[in-house]
Amino acid sequence: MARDHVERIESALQDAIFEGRYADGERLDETRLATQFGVSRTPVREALRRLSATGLVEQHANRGVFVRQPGPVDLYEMFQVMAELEAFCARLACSRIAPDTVTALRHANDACAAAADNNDIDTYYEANETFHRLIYDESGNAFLAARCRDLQKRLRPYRRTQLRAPGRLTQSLAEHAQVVDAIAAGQPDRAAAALRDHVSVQGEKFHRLMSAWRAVARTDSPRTG
Amino acid sequence: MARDHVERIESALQDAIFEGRYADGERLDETRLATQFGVSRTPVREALRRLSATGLVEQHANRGVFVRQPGPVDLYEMFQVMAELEAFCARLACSRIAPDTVTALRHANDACAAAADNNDIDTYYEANETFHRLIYDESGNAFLAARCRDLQKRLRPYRRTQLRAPGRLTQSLAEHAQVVDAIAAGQPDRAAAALRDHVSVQGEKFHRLMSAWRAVARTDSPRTG
DNA sequence: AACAGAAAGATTGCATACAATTTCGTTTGC
DNA sequence: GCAAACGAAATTGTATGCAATCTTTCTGTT
Repeated sequence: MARDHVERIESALQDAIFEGRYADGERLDETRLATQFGVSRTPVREALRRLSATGLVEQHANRGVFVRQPGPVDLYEMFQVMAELEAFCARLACSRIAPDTVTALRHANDACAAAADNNDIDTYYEANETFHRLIYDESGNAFLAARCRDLQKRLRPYRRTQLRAPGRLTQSLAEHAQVVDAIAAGQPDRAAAALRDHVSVQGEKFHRLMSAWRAVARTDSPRTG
Repeated sequence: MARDHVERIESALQDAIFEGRYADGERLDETRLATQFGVSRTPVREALRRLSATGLVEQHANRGVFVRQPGPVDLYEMFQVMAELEAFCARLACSRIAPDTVTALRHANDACAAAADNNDIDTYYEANETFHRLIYDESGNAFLAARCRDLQKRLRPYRRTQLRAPGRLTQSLAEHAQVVDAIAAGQPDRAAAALRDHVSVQGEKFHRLMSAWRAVARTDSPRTG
């Protein structure tokens, strides 16, 4: 029992929600979670308060907390904002361009390429996150970078499924290269546009995919609506 | 005991921090706050957990919570992001343009003008927030609008001092008109640029102002550093 | 038989009590 | 005289108990 109970519970619940182990609208029973984590209700409650502050769960007075899973529209909106924020990062990175930055970006993308060659989705996924975070940090705006990290984390599971689409890895890789080239050339407009498209495409493809899923689900079981 | 204690305490502490009633790095004593609010430590702790989730306070294990007041750099970064998000709102609003929207925007700006004529800063301030929120909502992206509201709330006290600068009200008003005209004309680039500049100017002016303050404070009392 | 009301069960919200950890002061040894 | 270690006071973290509120069910009346 080394680390803080609240922190551990919050992290566990957050992961569980992100991984879809709780359905939308499902109630999180304090007592059940307490016994489940082997602690009392107090740390569970504090963890739930934190989650409700970030919008992952909703808290109705004297009713309990309910998980709030984003629907297709929510995700589309989040990807749209993510695209714009990342584009801004790229733009800012251009005005701070340094040789080290460019080589670091190229190395990060090389790591992506290596994973793509092996068709290793998990490794590509890690390298991809590193690549994007590098751009966040190179924006020079810590607040912006933090917001990007938050959104990146929140969209993580949805982006992950995206990568399994055939040919997506190589296409993603090429888009990365476009971004790096634009930053290296010090062209903020081009860099921003390249990164915006790169992220937007994921959002739109995912949106289509999810709409299709829902259509199928609706056909299978009419009670889904 | 009408409303939720936690909610009330969180709101009160948030306002207190926003209004600068707590210095940066100041420790928030749970026991003291509990007696101060006339409750036990439990709801105070839950409120503090929520605040720590949003980054207003930092929580060190077994050490307590400490308020995190943004410095000049933090504020500059936040205004920069705010400008970009609002610009995106304006851009999106252009693609959803409706007659009702434009008239609503004009009315909101007319309210600003009325307040400016009377040199009534408080009223202008309210009308100004309404105007901006209208654009957030007209983006059609609820997630984006929510993020804008959050930032608007967080930057509220700093923006407020800004409005006292001589001639700022009329200038702000003119900038609003530029934004409305661009949206009415359906020109996303112009609308985005106009709103971005409108917000950026505030950030930069505030940054200069605050740097000056710090310089003065440094001269007055050398221990400030 | 159906609906309204009340009581019982369950669950959240808050208070208090206890345990663990940290911090500060004092003392002791070098 | 200084430093290190021990101890006490203070503070955070967790557990438990109780009150308030909501939900469900049962009963009585229409």
